[in-house]
Amino acid sequence: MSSSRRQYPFYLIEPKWQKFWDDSQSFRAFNPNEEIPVNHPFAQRHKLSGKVAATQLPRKFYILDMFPYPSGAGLHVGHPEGYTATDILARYKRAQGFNVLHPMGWDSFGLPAEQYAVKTGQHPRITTEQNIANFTRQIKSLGFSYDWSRELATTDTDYFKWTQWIFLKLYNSWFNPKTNKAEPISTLEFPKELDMESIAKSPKALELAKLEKKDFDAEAQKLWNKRREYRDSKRLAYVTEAPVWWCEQLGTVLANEEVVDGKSEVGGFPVVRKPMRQWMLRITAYAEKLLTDLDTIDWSDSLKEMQRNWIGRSEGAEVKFQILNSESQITVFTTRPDTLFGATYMVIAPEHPLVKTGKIFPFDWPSETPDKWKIDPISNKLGERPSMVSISYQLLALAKSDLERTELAKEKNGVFTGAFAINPVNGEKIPIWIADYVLASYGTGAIMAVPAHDERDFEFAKKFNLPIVQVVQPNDPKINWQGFTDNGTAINSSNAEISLNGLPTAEAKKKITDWLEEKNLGKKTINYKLRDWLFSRQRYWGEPFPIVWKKDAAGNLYHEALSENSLPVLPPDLTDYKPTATGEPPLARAKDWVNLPDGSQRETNTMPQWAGSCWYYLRYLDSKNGNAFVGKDTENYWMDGVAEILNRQSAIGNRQSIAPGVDLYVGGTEHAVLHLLYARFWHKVLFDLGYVSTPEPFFKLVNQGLILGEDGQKMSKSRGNVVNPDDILQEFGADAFRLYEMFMGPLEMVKPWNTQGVEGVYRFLGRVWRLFVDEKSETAYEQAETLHTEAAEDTEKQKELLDLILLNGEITDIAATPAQLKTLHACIKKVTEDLDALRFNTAISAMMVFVNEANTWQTKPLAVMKTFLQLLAPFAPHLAEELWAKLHSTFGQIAPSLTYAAWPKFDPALLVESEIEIPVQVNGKLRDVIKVSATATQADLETAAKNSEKVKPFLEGKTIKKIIIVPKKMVNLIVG
RNA sequence: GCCGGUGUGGCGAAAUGGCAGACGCACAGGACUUAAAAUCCUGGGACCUUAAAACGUCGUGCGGGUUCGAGUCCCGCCACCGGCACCA
Repeated sequence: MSSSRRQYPFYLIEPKWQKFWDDSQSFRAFNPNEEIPVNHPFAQRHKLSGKVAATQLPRKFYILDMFPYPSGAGLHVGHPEGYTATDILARYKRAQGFNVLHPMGWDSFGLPAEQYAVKTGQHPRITTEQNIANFTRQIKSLGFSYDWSRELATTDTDYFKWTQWIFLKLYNSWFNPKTNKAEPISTLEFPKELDMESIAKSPKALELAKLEKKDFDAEAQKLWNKRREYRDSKRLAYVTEAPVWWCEQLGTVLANEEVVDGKSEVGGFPVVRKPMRQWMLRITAYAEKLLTDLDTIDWSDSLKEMQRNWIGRSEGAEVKFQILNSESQITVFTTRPDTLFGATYMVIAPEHPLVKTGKIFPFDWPSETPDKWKIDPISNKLGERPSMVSISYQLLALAKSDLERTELAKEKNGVFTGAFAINPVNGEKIPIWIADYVLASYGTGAIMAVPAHDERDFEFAKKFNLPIVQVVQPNDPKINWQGFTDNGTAINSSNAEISLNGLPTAEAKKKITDWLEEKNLGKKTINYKLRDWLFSRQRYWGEPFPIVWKKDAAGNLYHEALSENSLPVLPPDLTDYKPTATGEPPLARAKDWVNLPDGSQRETNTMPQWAGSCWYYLRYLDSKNGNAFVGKDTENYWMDGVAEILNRQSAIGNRQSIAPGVDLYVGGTEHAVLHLLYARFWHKVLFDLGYVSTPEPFFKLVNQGLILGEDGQKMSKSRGNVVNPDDILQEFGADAFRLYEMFMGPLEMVKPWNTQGVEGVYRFLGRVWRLFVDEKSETAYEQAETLHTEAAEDTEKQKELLDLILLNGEITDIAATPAQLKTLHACIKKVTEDLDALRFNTAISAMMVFVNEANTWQTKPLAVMKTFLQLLAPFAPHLAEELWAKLHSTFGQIAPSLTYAAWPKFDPALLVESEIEIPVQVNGKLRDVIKVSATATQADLETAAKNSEKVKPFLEGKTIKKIIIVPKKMVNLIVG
């Protein structure tokens, strides 16, 4: 670290103003009908007091940071990057007169605290509270203008009570395809055979009436169970037994989104597929809305693209293939129904349900089966036909993990089942294979293979000598049709009823799909890669489910939701946080907690960390509300933002549906398909059910770029290039830290840290300081300071020392010169425009230009200097407040704090130049720069250009063919 | 392989199709100082010429194009970063 001299006493200034803002609650945002204290600066600025209705409040601006997980490691330099950007905007919007909501909280459920508990026995709550305290200290020392009265933590019982409440809403809802939205489960209609009314009217009712009571009860119970099962199968939160990602090291299952390259996203531990009974959330019901509504929000293309890819919509058709000599059919999904005539074999996934039974494929290998088709996938030798179950098991075992199975280089493996299917368009008998390159989890888990026009099928067909039939002709005849997967023209595709020959791919697709639908052989289908959200975890430190398990008379286990008034369901206290010996979640250890007096048992899984972060932005609106997760009027005021819809339409183009909500959300890109997808899903369910007023939660979202180490590598402990924010604050102060983070470059860019760069902006702040203070008095202060090294802790002493420093005598209340006004207004213009466009780096450079210029002034007009401080305030609020206060104590006239001072407006008239410099080009090359009057006509410019001494030599002996004059910009003489 | 982004001095970066490199870092020279630090001033893309400069030539990843004029627009490549990846 540098040993440079202190530029200015930030270590006195910063704690002083942080305390002032805290004491005066400067940054409190007021809800509709909330009591606003008369003396609050917001009340004074807007001339409001008492309880104010939403319509009387200023326009809202909701600016949100992704709340942090309070880890034991504390803040890293990446956190303040986004937080500073949002803070600058929040302060700017406040100055512009908005009612700004800028909250902070803690995403505090999570694995590290739990792992620490397993190791030490210390309750995760204690660890979490300690970490939150440390994060709070660090964040507060940066002087962010958060409304701390709305602080929340996902681990607060007052908070997760409502997380559980939202789960109950999901549990008690279903997605109605007819209305295309979530509805209360009570609107679910039962199919005829389960519908009580139609049963009562049916002949069966008579039969039932004749039964003995005992038998009748048993029948009724059966029916009742079926109805319950049907209803449970439709809920947005449901239980299913399915292969899920199990991570042994973490001792829990993980969602698809939490598994990266076959490893856990957290910790990088291996994961394996394991069938388990788990809670799922039906996010797939919202696949289409999650996709199309991306068009209504202002996010970066790359982020939208990531969500689009994750949702993975593809249009195609399902086609039914009859299995030869069997009752069964195989349905496939294909995006290329136009190639159906080229389907020469079929493949089903090893996990396909037809395989599992082992009965669907009792076929032996026919005598004419080529040897190539009989190779045992394990021994790689010619074998007897094994059972299908064995084959599929072997194929999966061979793949070992899904990671290996999806490895690109991996050679495809498979075995002929002995069975054939009939290609419905040409009656061809085509072999059915089991192969590991077909995934059970996508589409129908089975494909029709068209080796001529699909890379994978092509590769597989070559390996096993399967027939390859061309059905698409490339439009460029030089291209080989074998393995040609692009669009082209259909050929060899006709039967007695239909011909696709000669049709371009798009038309062929449509024609064959229509024909299949007509023949009841298939139908148009849309498939998504998106899977339902695996929502339970085998952890302690998470929200318990508000669910109990019961047994019916026949001993069948079923689940039931607890009532809303039994919330929150608190986790039990434990002494041992490990999973049980039988692999049950840690909550299962608390027998007294699990077993309820009525004989039912609590669900022992907990919710994933994402649950709490799915809706925290809503709780901030009304964080103290004990009666609702958010009050209706309050939600309307903060989320609706009707007044801004027009502005937004122009911002992102004319769209049918515009989604307000959070005005600006800033955070890392790592949440692209996790938090941001989950939160949108929950929000849409709450919207459908009428609990929120917007279809999307976050209107504008910006990802801050990663900050790399000084060596240009990602910061990590092992590289030893981690920069600790506490050290930077100690050395340069919060204002310099904030300024540097913004000056490094555009917010979204990846940028390397450079501590010398911090010194640069620190010097700039020093220059601002010296522009405003009297140097002689500063010397007096320095002498006093050496006697009082403890001043930083002593508020009174701090004030005393700071008061020793007097205002620069050159600052007086005199009229500014035109040049001074021009410098100021150019700065106002640039800073204002840059803030609107989130260009913080260039805004700062504009202020540097101002300061460099102002340093040369003999006189410094109060009005100019004061206005400059307002521009600086969002970036370096402590310094700006301190200097503003000095202006106040000397001149009076202004408020003691500038937080709510109205943002300055620039006057274009002041920026008009009387004389301007115009570049003169000859044949497009710069030859001179001439000074002309700003009002010079084209003729004036032409004359001046031709008369330029530097230009003349280039015109000699040549004729001017053309003259291009852009008024006020340039002159270009074309000669030949 | 597919999708998205980015390529500009020694470094971080600026530039509504109109003077490329604002602002800052690092560096060099000077002032102040017994000296240093801090501060203030000055300089700066490369090449050529030169005592120094002016003039000149080249210059925004590479190759083309549009234009009076291209870092900016179009076409074709290359490299790096991020995401997805046997998704039929």
